[in-house]
Amino acid sequence: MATIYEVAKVAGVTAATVSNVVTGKGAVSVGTRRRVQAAIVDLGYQPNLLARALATSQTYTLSLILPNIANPFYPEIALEVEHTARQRGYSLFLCNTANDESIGRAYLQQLANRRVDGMIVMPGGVGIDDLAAATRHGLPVVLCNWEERDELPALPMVGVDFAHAGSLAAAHLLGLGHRRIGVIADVASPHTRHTERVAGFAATLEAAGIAWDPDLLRRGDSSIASGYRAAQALCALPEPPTAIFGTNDLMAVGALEGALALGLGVPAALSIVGVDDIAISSYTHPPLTTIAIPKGRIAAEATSMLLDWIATGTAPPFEPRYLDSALVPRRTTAPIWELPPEAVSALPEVRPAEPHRHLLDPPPATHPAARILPTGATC
Amino acid sequence: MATIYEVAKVAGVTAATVSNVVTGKGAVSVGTRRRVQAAIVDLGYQPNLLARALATSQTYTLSLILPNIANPFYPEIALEVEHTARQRGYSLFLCNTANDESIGRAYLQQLANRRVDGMIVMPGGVGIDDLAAATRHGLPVVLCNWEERDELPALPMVGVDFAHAGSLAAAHLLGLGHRRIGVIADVASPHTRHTERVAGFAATLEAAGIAWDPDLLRRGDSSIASGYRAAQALCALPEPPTAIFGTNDLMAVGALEGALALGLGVPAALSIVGVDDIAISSYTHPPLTTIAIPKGRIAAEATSMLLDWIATGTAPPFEPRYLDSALVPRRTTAPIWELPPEAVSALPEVRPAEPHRHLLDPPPATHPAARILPTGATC
DNA sequence: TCTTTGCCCTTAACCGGTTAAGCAGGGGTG
DNA sequence: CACCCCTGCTTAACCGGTTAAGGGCAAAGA
Repeated sequence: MATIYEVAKVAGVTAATVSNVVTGKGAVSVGTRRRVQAAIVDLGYQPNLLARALATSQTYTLSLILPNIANPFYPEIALEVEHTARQRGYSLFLCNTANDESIGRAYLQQLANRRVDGMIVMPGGVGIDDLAAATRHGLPVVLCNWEERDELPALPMVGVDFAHAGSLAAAHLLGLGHRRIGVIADVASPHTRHTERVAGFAATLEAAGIAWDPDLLRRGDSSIASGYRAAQALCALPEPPTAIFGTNDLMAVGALEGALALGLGVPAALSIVGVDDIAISSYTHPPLTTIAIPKGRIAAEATSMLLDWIATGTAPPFEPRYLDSALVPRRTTAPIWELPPEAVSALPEVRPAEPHRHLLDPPPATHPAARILPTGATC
Repeated sequence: MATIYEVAKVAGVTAATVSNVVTGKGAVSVGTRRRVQAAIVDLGYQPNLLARALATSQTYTLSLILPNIANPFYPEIALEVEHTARQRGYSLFLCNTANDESIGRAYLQQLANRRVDGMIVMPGGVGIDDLAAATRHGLPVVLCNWEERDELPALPMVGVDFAHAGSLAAAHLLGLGHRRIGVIADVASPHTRHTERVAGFAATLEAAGIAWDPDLLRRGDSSIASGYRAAQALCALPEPPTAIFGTNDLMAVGALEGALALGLGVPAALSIVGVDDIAISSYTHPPLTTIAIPKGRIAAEATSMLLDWIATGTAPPFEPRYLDSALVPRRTTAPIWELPPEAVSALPEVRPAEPHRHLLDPPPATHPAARILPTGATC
């Protein structure tokens, strides 16, 4: 590997001049420039980026911290972060915390010591205090998809209004006439709590006059297996729900499998809604109705924001930047009047939920229709 | 950020002594060591890894080059590479080539300039010549899952014997009595050609006395959409196949969707086998029979091999290291005698394929049984 | 002809570590 | 008492770049 000094010697100049040619900064005469460039080509010189980074304290390096790249939600994020970073000349460290805060802490430390120019941090495995410590010296950090904004240090955030996402799920199920709805939520992990999704969901239910039964909330850990178990527990209840809201697609897919394993038809006997719209969800049977999170756009936006921060040196506004989530109606949800009548008869009446009508999936007309049943529909 | 010089001043020694304390190398008296350690704690000193790397020419940095992290085959690989690397103190650059050789070339160059200690390179987006150039100066590189060994530079390789994987698929379908088998293979991309899978598949067929009809080979690009189209084309043939071998799961899933969209029952009217065993495959309907690639073990093995190479300075043997692939029988394959008789009557006889019996999925008894049909079985 | 100006290049310090070599001084040995 | 060795620290060079300041020289102006 040729160094800048060897190039300088061959070109008959000093290293400083070569540096000026390479970086295009100082004034260099055309003749000298040509000789230097010839020497660079001859020797196959490539600047040592470590040395340059040490001198300039710019590494052109970013890091993406996430809990689990094998969780199908994240690869799409990683793809877009890498793509945006690469286009602007940055390389990307992939940091997988495995939901372990000690790993997250070690990474935060290590990345600071490696002098990354900035970080994208997703919840799960990164402690709030560690984040605050890492960020204290002004290192640019953009959060991505964090749900609990209250306790966070003042940092920019790009994501989705998860309360709204939960609300969309509730409105969809309400529109189909469901009133007794189970929820499988990841409220176990300390920093991936799906609290807003549940809150938005419950608020929409309550706005429709449905007193939400906390007994219908089951805890999951974002995995298929936990959704499977939770769904079977819900279905074994004396008064089982007619629909289940899983706060992510993996748990919703697990719920689907769990219900099918019990011999329950989906959506004939049970409707299921997830959140995320990961790839698997299109290929389950039936395909999963879900609230789509614009993963790629979130990632691109967060990365651009981070790179702009680095380039300009001025932090972006700290108000969260929300991109839209949207209902993707597929085939795991169906109107309640297609349920067997005996499953429906005991349900309370739904009050028309005016404030939430705009959330409804087309056609909105299904919502009023929900009050007309039961007409003794078949499955 | 405190430097080693500030620590030295506080402790009343020189930077060299601090370095000795931190790295644990030179001889330092207990008293001095204690004072230095106290100063380190006081100042919150952390070594600048760029400076250390520049001085030692060891970056403790690896890179993983792959075509597309959003393809569900890769995240599991990335997870394990990251995990193995992290456990041994290495950070990981994620490099996504998007199957674009110019991007691959730029990454190879950039990573060399960043002085990564080693690379794991997966096929797709990395040109053979570029790889040879990057590797000429002795940079440790371990290949992962490359299929065309012939043209490769002399480098260690960890993966699967894809010819054997193709053979497993063929043996499974033969054992179920299939004789007219379509193949959807990615032979389009310059460096992800699934040539060995097809070769192993065809060889096993021919060993069973089945002259393989090249008209039954359709080209895909490893995507679901291409599998969908190819399957529909195959099923529209005057003499459609009774089974399809997709050389990866995404195309097999696409084939499944394509067949179902045509109203063909799977496996009632068409059996389908894939390769990879990605997560989606368990959740299709019916779940996909496939040849499982031990992705995690391959990744861990490749990374360990790379790290050992780096640590010892001696390259591992260049013979490919193969881990076992295995048939995962699920529900997209069924015996041919369950097909409608008219679909079966025109098929040629299968010669018992002794040399391949060991490849068969249990029970091996199904293979001889294939000659007993047709018995007029129902679907 | 002398001074000024401006261009182009060099000098030298710096980024923050590592490391081989050198040296001071105490203790042991002959 | 002289010599040697060993321990423990310092010195100084080095890794490979960047960059502010300085200086030589030719052209322009007085």
